[in-house]
Amino acid sequence: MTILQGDNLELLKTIKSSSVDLIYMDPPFFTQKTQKLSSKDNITYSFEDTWASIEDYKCFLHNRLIECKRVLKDSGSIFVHCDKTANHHIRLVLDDIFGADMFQNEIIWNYKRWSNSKKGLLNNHQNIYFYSKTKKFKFKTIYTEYSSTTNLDQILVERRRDSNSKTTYKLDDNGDYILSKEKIGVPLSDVWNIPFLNPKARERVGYPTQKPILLLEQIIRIATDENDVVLDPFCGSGTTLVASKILNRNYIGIDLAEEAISITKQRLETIIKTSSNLLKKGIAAYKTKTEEEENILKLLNAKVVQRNKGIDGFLPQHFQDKPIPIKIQKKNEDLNDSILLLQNAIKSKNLKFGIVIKTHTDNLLFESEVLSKNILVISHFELMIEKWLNNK
Amino acid sequence: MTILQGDNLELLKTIKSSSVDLIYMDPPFFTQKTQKLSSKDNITYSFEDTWASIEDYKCFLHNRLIECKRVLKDSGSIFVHCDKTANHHIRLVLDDIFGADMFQNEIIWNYKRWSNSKKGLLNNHQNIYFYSKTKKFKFKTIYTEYSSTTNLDQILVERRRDSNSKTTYKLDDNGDYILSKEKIGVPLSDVWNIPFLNPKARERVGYPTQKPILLLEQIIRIATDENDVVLDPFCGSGTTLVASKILNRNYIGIDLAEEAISITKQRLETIIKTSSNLLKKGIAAYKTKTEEEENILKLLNAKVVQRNKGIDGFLPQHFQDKPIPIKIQKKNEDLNDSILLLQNAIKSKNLKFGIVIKTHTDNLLFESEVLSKNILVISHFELMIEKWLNNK
DNA sequence: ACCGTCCCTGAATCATTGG
DNA sequence: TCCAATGATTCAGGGACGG
Repeated sequence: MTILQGDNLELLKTIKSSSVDLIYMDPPFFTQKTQKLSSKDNITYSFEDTWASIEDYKCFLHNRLIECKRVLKDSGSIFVHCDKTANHHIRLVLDDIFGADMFQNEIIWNYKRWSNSKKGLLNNHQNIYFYSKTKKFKFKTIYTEYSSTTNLDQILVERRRDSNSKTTYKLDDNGDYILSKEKIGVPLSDVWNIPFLNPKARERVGYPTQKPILLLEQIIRIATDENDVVLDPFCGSGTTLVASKILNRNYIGIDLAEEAISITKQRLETIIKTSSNLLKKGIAAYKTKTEEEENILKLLNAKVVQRNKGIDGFLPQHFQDKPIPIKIQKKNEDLNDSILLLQNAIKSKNLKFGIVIKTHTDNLLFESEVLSKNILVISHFELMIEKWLNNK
Repeated sequence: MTILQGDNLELLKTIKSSSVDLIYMDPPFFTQKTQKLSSKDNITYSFEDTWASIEDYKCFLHNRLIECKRVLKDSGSIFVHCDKTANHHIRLVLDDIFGADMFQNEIIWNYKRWSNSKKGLLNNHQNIYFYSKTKKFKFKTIYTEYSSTTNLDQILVERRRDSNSKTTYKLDDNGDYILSKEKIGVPLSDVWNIPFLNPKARERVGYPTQKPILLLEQIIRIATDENDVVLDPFCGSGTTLVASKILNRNYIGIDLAEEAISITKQRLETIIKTSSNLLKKGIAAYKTKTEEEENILKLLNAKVVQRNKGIDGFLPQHFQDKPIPIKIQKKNEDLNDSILLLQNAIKSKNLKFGIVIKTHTDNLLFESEVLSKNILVISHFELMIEKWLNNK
């Protein structure tokens, strides 16, 4: 919502105390080099990351972090991104300001990247330190899939330990197993495998040290709710703000460089995301097709059609020399609407048959009335299961 | 070759200067707790990890690291194992003694482990700091396999940069690609995925904080040649020495605790190294679902179950306090077989209902005979479409 | 009598090996 | 292939203690 240009120390002072839910901070890494990168348009952006001493650098951070703490709500938290060069010094400053007992996690961002053949191991990670302002910080656990080595069916049964801490299965009065409560998945780990931005990806706008949106999305998801306020005092090319916008959070961005501000504003206007295959998984959130619809089409091996009201995809094979269109019932559509939309599309495209996937029941009494011979209505698996279970 | 019991500060002083090639050090992590673990035979080994202050702890390390540096050869290096609790303090001490410019890598040991109910992210990594004594340290690059997303062209075809510094593939006079010399692989990354020593592993000797042999082997491989000298001043249950012995390196181990020394000696006599399926075949070998099956499970929002013949997944919600298993008909299975397998699983797990997804028609005449009230058979979309179209 | 803090115990967790 | 077992870490709850 707000993008400010200038020294973040001064500008942070203008922000109200206890007003921010999440700060993501990606300060210079103390590389002692000038960071630069040229974009496709041959415009070169750069910033200075050279310091008189590490003390100088720590002081620089210290002053800003004090303001950061002030503007955070009591339920707020801060994520500070650094790399191996100075992560230990940065963490000392954080311990100093937020307190060692407010340290929550060291997040390892792990990526694969080809790099020059230096002696030693390839540097394939960066560190993100997660501190909260108080013990009562906001945290939304993300649950992930179980490892494929886990025997989930085993875990389904309740167990207890006897006095020797031996495990036995719990049995009911009939001697049958007692099943455990619903499983929700494994809480997210502190090591995140997120691909480094492919240099060719469209997402890249030509600003040094740009971070992938997925990384920021994940941070925002675990630390905020919708409409919360996200602050990035070194916003650079604005990835944090873009991710905030995508996830419906409010945002404040600050950067010293005029170019940074203008890139950020541009990006926010036309949100671009890389379509790199590696990243696809997590970006379902703002594609035209919802993930659910995509799954249905994938299951049918269908060719996906974007931006068509009547047709979502086509079956892979023609039938009687005509393609067969698929229409998925949308959330706000009655089945009749869906069928009509498909019928219209069939007529205008001069097709023969079509398929509608019914995804929810609506209240119409005479659903079958509009059914026509050239359209097959198939219920989503979930609907069939629901119907069956309701009779049990 | 040598195992010494006593205070490592005193014992380090008895070791000749510039005589050691590699030091692996796994000091207490500053957890401020007593580390203990009771083994199968109810023998409990433990050590104290409580300190008056962080300064105390740093001083303790400082004194020992000074001796460590002295005993290292000029070509030698040190690997210091720690975790998130005090890694920043430890690195400061290391910077202080070895010099910040002798810092080579921060190794992240990443593992999966049983989870818990922590607020925040699961801690699934530990840090190992790699410093060398001089710039001329010994380093043997390990090459790993290319990741599956790597474009093979990049590996096999020679490239060059044209005048605009664009990369193009080199072509011979006939316009064919010139294949490059055999590539040897990707140099080892600084993030290591090595399984955590499982509670059930035979390799476990009942000593707390025991590290997997594999982890030590990797360190020893990159930093030493055969017959070099490896020193572990906090050798605990002796994993470092075992790995050294396996790899034909000479070793010196020191520990304060008498039990540690005796376990170590025992382990060195009969070396037990876990060689599980996971280590042999990799995690991918456990992922046995086809893409089609995964799509079906995803469409149902199901929890995936690997390694079970009768059950492929569970619906996300319980019904009447029982989970509902899903079985997908396999290529070579009749529908009856699938139903029977699921029925057996339902019986043995004391479940109520189940769902079978029929993926192909088989030639059985009386499919319906085995249908039972507690199982819902749903046809795959494709089957329904096929059937419908065949009547057209 | 009441509160907050500290410590101890108990329950819950799941990735993995072993039988 | 299937079934059984295990533990580092976490939180919750209860009891002890001191103010």
